[in-house]
Amino acid sequence: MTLKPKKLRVAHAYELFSAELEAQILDGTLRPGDQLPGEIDLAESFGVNRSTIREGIRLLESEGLVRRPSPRKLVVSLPRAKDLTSRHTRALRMLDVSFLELWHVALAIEPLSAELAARFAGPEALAALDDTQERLERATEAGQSQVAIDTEFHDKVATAGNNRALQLAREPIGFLLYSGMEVLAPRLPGAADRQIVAHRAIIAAIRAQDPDTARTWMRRHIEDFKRGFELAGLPLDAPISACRTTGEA
Amino acid sequence: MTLKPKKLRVAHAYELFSAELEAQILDGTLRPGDQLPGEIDLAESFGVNRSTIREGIRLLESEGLVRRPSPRKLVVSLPRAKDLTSRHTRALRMLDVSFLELWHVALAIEPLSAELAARFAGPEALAALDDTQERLERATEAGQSQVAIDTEFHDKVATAGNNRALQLAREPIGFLLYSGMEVLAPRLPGAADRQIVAHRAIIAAIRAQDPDTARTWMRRHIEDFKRGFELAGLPLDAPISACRTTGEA
DNA sequence: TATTGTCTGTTTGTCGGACACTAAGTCGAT
DNA sequence: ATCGACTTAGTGTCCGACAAACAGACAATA
Repeated sequence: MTLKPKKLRVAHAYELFSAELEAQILDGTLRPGDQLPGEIDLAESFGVNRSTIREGIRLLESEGLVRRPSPRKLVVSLPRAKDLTSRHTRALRMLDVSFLELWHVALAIEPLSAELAARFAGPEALAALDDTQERLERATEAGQSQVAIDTEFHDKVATAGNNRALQLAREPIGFLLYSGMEVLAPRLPGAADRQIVAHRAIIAAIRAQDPDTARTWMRRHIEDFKRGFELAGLPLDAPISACRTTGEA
Repeated sequence: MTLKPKKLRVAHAYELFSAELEAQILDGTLRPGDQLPGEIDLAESFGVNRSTIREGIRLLESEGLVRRPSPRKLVVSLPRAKDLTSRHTRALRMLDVSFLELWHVALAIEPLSAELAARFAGPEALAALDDTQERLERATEAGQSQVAIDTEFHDKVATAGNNRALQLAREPIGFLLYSGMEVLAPRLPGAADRQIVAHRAIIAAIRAQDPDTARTWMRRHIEDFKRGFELAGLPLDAPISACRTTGEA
């Protein structure tokens, strides 16, 4: 008979502790907002040393399942979008994902984002978009970098659509893809203006609650981005991180 | 003047350590595969206690930046897709994301996945798809649950497209969405057969390197899924996790 | 009375040291 | 050279300790 190699991991105490706590959070025994006992109490009730508890807490903390609002309080919490997406972004960068890979996904997802925004955006979301747009135009006039504001615009559009699955999925892709503006803008003078026109049209369509127009403009906007990259002679297949010389905050 | 509230976090030693190591990994000073010194050496070279180093290692480990291939070795590594997506999945579930939210994203992304598969799939990917399909049909005949295999099929299609950004973005959505089959199948007897037909057509289009057909079939397949949900009288707006009564492995 | 300063017990972050267990390398025997 | 027992080193866990910071109570001041 063939013996299938089963890699068995020894369960360490700190992993058991964090797994147990995670299970209790997932099945609802512990709810977001609940406060956990102090480390000494935890150590006692789980029958392990405080150091062990601490290592377990580090895991849960890193997964966003618990958080310290103040140094003395340890509460159960929902993972924050930013924690998830920043990890995701880092992974994509480390994997040397290419412009084209990101662009393909963006072309599929950003038009949906605009469409949903046109269907579901409330007044606050619209105001946020206006604000972003105004800052984008001012920054462009002043010759400042638009990358951060551009990224923010697309994030805000996604937020306006009220679809959290979409927001989580697109954030890292948008962040990395639009960071390509950093290298594109100096090489293609017209790009910034085209960007402003597109954003204006998208906001107008969202305000008019016109999903089709919003979707179409967003699609063109994304297609245009690739065209700009090609015109500027930038490589579509190269890792996106290779295009960037400056780090972000 | 208004005083903008700036929340200042005290930097803890274990965070500083993990941040420092992370920075060295990101800027290439440490490369995936590199082996790190032992905890005692690390503690010495960073001028902190071993316990502090351990807590920092827990963070990095949890983020997938370092790994222990054997209990004695600590190596720098690329974050694994599974770590990222499982977190993502858990977050979506905890957020009580609705069927409709997931479905919207799937409708945008799965056709792209099929299209890319038709353009870039190699022979191994096709073989993997065939294998999955065979197991799906056998499981259906035997009356077993198709959920896991259905999810696997869509994953394999995405894998075949060779786009890692796409794979990372869609995995959690697919996992949660297709888990809806669990409740759908018993209520809609024809669903399983329609699924098999669609999967067959998608595989055929991928094999024929016909992106348009692949995309169209996938689109229909996803649209069909929602129709099934409606026919079965299942709520589209309810949290997806509420539909599931059984836990998965 | 409301604000500010002081005090006190508690908890975290960090430290140093300790030990069992085991993976890895060393060395000798066949 | 291959196999085995032996030695070594490193992780996982525990213990005990302490400074710093916090939360809350309390007193002082306007």
